[in-house]
Amino acid sequence: MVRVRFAPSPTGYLHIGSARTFVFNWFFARRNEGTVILRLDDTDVERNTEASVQSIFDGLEWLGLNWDEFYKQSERTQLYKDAAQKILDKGLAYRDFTPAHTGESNRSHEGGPWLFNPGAREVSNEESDRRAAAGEPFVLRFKVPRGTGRVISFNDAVYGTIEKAADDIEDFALLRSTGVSMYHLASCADDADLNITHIIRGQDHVSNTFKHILIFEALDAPVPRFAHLPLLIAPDGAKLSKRIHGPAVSVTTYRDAGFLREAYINFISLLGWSPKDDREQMSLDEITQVFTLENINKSNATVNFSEEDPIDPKALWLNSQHLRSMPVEILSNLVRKTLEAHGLSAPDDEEWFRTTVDLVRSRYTTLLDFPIRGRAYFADDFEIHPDALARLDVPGARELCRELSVRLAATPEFTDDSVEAEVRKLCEERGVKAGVLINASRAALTGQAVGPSAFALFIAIGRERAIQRLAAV
RNA sequence: GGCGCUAUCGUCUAACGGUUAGGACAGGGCCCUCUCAAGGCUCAAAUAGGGGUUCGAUUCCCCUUAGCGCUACCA
Repeated sequence: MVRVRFAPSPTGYLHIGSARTFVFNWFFARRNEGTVILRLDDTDVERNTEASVQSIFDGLEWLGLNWDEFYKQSERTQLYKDAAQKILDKGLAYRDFTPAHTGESNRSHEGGPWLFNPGAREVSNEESDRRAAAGEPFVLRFKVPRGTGRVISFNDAVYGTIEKAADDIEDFALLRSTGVSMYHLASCADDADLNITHIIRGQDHVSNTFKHILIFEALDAPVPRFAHLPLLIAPDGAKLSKRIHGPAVSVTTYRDAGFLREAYINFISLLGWSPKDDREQMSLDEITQVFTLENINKSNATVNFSEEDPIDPKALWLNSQHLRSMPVEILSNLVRKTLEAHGLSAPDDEEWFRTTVDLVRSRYTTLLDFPIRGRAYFADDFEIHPDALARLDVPGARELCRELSVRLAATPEFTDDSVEAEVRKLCEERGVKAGVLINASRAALTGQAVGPSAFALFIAIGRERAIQRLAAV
């Protein structure tokens, strides 16, 4: 039975790296009919914010991938205290009474890494108990085995065997002097308690894994299988950060840019994973069917974005692919919501709406294109794009439009064939190329210089509106 | 500094030790065409460097270089 967890800490919004970790956990669990657990790792009271919790849920809600169980570490503190006590009782941890942040002077040897505070390991149990009872503050540290030649190793599902000498691991903290659990302890105690079978997380945790194995062993808990994901980095090669890279790393930026959730998930799935064939556009089901940990890459992946454009071009392309291939009923509902969010009322005629959405979608890339570039289909107040204006400014074009308006008004027949016949006939009479009128009428009807085939467009705009708009040039 | 991980076109990536090193995005060109997309065709673009092992290395090993991660009473 597969059980995985996604464990964000609420210290910022949901960013693309976290989202990908969640998505990979989800695909793996769904592929193996397992359980997805969402756990808020909120042990750092100082840095956690309610706004952050909200923004993480906002992001997850948009992704629309469900989870089966939910926990908050702040509500499980007793579990961590018990775990800490157990480790202390087994003699695998010790109280360190050294004041916090006393820096370099505590290095065990010159030039080397900090491993433990001098003398702290040697305090006798009796003295330790006495000082603790007297209320002296301490941090509880794991007593990493030293001088034993022990090498800790694990078989990562992505990276294969990774090893590290126990002698190179510092005596990491389990409990703060406030008694609150540190990340390592809380995370492992939870993973053990929740019977997590696979820990799928960012590669920035590989070095922590050795510590975690030590904790699982101390807790007499089975060590889960690990799969570390290559990191997502910025074009400048740096780790993605809110402070440096701004909103480009936030999931909601893509949502607000009019992305389809399927396209976004598709995009981040392809960052560090591939189906190993040449498929790019894939549905959630297709990815679920072929997703394996073994197909995850080892090297970091760059998310492409710039100051001017916070969206990766490939993500945009994938979005346009999904936009044109998804069922039109589903798309029109999304378009309806988008229109409403832009102050446009959704049309009552559902059939007309779907046909129109279907007509224009192949040249749009995001949902935002519907209320913006496609405004003229859904409202009567729209701007004429400068390029469209140029089409109308072609000598004679406006007069042709007005004449076409008169002729269309003179006959009740209004089909793409009848309109086309009328247009071609008029142009022939005047000895101008049909393109002149076609382009000008597209500009008059939609305010855009570009768009669908002109005659389909007449039908989409409708007889009355077409006559009015042509007359008004 | 120490420890760990990684290295194929600009980017995302494919290639049982044997391929003209493939696909996609972005870029150039052509076709189609009432415009723009889409679609089709096409051009340019990569195995970090050096040693091995092998009949033969993108692929296995070592070194160098570069990048990233960890090295907190953050997660």
